[in-house]
Amino acid sequence: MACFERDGIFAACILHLISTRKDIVKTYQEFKQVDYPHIGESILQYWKENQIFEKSIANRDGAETFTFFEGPPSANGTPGIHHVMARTLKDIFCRYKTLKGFQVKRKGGWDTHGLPVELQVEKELGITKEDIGTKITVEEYNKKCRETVMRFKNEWDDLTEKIGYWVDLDDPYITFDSKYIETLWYLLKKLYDKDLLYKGYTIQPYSPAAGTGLSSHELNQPGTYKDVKDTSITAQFKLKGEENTFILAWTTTPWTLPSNSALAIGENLDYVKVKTFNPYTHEAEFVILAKARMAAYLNPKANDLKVEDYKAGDKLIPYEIVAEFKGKDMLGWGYEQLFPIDALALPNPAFTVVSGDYVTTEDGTGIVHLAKAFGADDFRTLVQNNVPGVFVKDDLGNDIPVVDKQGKFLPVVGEYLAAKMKEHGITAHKEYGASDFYVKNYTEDDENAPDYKNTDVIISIILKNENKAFKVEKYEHSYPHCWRTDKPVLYYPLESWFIKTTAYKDRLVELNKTINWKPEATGTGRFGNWLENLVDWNLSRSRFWGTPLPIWRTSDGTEEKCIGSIAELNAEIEKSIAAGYMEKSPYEGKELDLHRPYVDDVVLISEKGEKMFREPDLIDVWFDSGAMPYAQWHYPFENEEVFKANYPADYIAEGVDQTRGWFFTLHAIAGMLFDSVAFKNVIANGLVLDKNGNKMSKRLGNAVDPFKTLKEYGPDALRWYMLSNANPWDNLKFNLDGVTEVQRRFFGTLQNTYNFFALYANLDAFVYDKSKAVPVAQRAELDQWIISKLQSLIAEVEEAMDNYDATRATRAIMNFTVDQLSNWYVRLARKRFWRGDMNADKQAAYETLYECLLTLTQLMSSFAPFYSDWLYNNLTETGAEGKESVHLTDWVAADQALINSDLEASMDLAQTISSLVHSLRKKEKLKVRQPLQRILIPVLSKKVQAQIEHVEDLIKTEVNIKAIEYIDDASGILVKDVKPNLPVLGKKLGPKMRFVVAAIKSWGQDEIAQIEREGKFPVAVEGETIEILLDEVLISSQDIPGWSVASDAGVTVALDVTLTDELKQEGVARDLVNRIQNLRKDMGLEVQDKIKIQVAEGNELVTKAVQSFGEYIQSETQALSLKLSAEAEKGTVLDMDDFEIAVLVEKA
RNA sequence: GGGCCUGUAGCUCAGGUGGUUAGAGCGCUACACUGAUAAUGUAGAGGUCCGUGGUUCGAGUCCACGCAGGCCCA
Repeated sequence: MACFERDGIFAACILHLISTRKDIVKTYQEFKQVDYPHIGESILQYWKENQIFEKSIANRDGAETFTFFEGPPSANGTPGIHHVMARTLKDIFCRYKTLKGFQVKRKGGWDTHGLPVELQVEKELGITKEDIGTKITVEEYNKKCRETVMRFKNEWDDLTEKIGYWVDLDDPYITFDSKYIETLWYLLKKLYDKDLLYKGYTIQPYSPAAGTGLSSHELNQPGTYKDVKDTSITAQFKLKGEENTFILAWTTTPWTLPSNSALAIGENLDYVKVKTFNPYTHEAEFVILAKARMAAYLNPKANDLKVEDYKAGDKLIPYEIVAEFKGKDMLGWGYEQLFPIDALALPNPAFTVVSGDYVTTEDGTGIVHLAKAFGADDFRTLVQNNVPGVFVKDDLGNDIPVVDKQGKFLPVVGEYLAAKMKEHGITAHKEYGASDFYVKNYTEDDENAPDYKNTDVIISIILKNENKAFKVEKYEHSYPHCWRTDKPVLYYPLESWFIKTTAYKDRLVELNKTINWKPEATGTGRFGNWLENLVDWNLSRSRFWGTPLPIWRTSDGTEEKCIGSIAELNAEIEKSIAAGYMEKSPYEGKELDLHRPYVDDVVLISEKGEKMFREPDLIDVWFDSGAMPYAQWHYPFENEEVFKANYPADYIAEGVDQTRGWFFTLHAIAGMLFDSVAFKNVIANGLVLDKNGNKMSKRLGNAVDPFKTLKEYGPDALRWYMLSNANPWDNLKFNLDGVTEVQRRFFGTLQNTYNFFALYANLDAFVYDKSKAVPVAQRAELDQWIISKLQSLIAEVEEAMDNYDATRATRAIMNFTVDQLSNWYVRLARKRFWRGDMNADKQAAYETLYECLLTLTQLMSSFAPFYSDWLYNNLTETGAEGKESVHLTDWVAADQALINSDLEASMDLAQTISSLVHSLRKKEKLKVRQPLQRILIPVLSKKVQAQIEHVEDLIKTEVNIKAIEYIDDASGILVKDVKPNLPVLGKKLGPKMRFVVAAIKSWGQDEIAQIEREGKFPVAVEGETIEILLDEVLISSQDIPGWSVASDAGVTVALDVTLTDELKQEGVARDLVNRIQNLRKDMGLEVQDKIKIQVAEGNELVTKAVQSFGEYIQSETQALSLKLSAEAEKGTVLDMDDFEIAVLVEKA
């Protein structure tokens, strides 16, 4: 069978191998090249066939649960590469916790409601919102939405599987499901019963011409914003308690001035009080405005003029600053109502100065006029400061603004304005009555009339006459218009349903402090600040496809009922039918569907016997997803036990853009209704950008296709790259070169290491058997060292993963594999594998390498689930202990007893020393093949010497030297160097540091000897003597006079470069071995093939080398014979760098 | 405009509590090794630690103010 060939690509055979593993020849499979994507596919198939995922959960029945919540994606678009990031991050901790013994149930889910789907459907059907209910029925429309929203479910499932994200895709929760909605209604009713669901106002864009509110999406239609010229007024608000002193505030909507109830300043902005004159009335006065805005209101040319010299009518108006202060000094100042209409009078703290974080000095006066009814900022600021707004009562006693829904002032203002027109003799194109003052929605007839004056202009004239306007001018700005009527939009209070989150603000803040956020700043900063500035959650959406608000109301709004379950709905319907308000249930003979339009057909009967109609709103889709902990189990109607065992979540992860979305709604619902957090640990991952740091977009064509990437690189390298490159909460500049690098550097190295193991293990017929393994304590130092390193690695990975730090874990694994295992352990241990017959040392080497590899498969299995399982299967198929999958194994904790830090320190020294000798050899142009007699190492303590002696053999082999000699103080040739130990000295000396440092640096050998002898050394600083103690300086060996030395990390090495004849001969012998090995390879010989060698006579050096080192040459080259002979001239002429020699090699 | 994040070598990133000459990998250059060989080792070049002030004997690290990029919210 092709699988058993040495060379070739084998991934294709894996499936077969695994399925027949019990019957195959006992051997470790060898692979020259690895097809990572194919490994992904075949292992995926293996998991499916053997139900590994299901087993990983079933195996943990009865174990402690680890709960994960899936934030539901929407399947109306295709998944992108950033979803690979998000889903990988979700997956790894669930896999890790499974290994650690937890049962981790993971239910998939789909977010199905909301605007994106609706817009997509509108686009596809070529309709607008207005057409729904006319050109197309709501029923048909919602049917289309339902189809569209799951359109790409298959692509999503496909990606989820291919990247190895283990989640239950067969039984997901779906937010449009009636059962799901029933739980939402249950939760809403709970809120309602706790008085946390109320109807209030929110300031929204409103088209008076169309009589309808506009969504932000409608406002973002092209052409909505137009440049228009409006009358702008800088009004004078008279400060209470001070004569002739006015706060200046600028507005482009003068019609909102009668509704003014506060002024906003920027706390850190600079303000001035200026003595000057009103340009219209010429009255002397003081005005207050931002210092940075003076030039816009006070002509700098008048700077030199004296205030006293001003005469009414002068063109240049002089001014003089009389006081300066910060915005925060103005907080709480009171002023008189601009339009003193009795019906609009307000109690304190109305008409005061408050703080607004949006106030700038870019335009206006640096002071912003606030009208609660007509601006979202205004509304929010006034609510936060408890300042009442200007409203009047309607017939039912509700507060309504002074502008009606046609965009016209109510008579209460109209009368006042009409009277003022008469008083000031203002004439216009027509006589204005109390009900004639439109504020935006002017009729065309009026606008085209000569001498037309609109309300803004009339207000301006009145204010000018009454010394209440400092500046009036036409101002061109961009203003939104209704896309349907082309008329300007008003910001206007519209009714909405709210969840009173503010009532639970303190508790939500408290609970948040118990959540482990990664990164922390997202929890304390972004999320924490958001909670601190919480406003009530606006739940209403005026759309069609979504969860209906389960509230029915009488027409006059005096009675209402909130429905909390399907059973309750049906019971109420029965009552209504009995009362004759409905003929029959809309659900009679039909499948239950709680969506519109069916639910709208339900008319209920109130306590008093009135008809009640459903409030037409849908709820915010974020409520849908925030309720998933309960609704995914149809709690409390079903699965109460499952819910309780899986709440709250131990872990969730989503993009940082979800902070105010899912993270918040989960937190709010849990805190308000269950007095609990919804999740204990959370990772908020960053964005995936293109390699240049730009946002990926399909339109720009820089989006990376996840399927294509998976096909090319396989899932493991992709996952590994995303986790190890940077912390997941930083933005990732996604670069395929990075994936290649991970594949080559980490997976390639690991694969090479495995191949090395497999090659020799098969030759030696080695099979790992734990019960017969050589005890670690009896293995070679090198083995003990790598086992020690391995235990440290396990501990580090465990600690990192327990702390939700995948980047640290992956990097640690990578460094161990590449630097320690491959580049040091295997390199130094190689000869043990290829020499001689099986013995205890050789077996220990195999066992050590095997144990490292096997442990690695488990450590990396969370991150690279496919490759690790593949490798695990390759390693374990010959042994009895292998489980079906690495994902079904139990975590093997680090064995502290095997950690040997002394040995690790020794090995660090060996690595440093070897590196130094290499560098010296290079400097002296002495290649490693040339043996050298000795190196000298100065040692400052017996301990260091002992540590090096421990690894002497390794060093000698690695750098090809015969001996290591140590030089200590007694040798008398050591030159030492001294440096101040800055962290220690700094604490003791403070400012005197620099004198002492200078003194220490000037020390010679005598001073160093003295402090070593006496443990202290006096230094004179500014007449004072300071004792420097031995542990306040760092002493190192610096040099050995007359030798070629190199130093690093406190270690110094000197190389003896003397070449004796014997060394030269040995060098030649090794050169010969090298050349003959190359010949063997050229001849295409297998490793185990034997040869016969003949070497030409005549070169004295070669002759001596063959005589002295013949045995060595023979054993290295698998030669049965080696002789000097003239025959050799028929063979190959070898280039020995300095000379040439002919050699004849034949297969034996 | 506000909140939060990021800025260190050509690229991707490390750099507890301030402390000696700021590191790694990749890439580049040169050399070496050669029974892991499409592997490996060594060395070299490469830095205004975003900027400006400040605190300190000493700042990549702490503080302030900026600049650039990003996310969310207005």
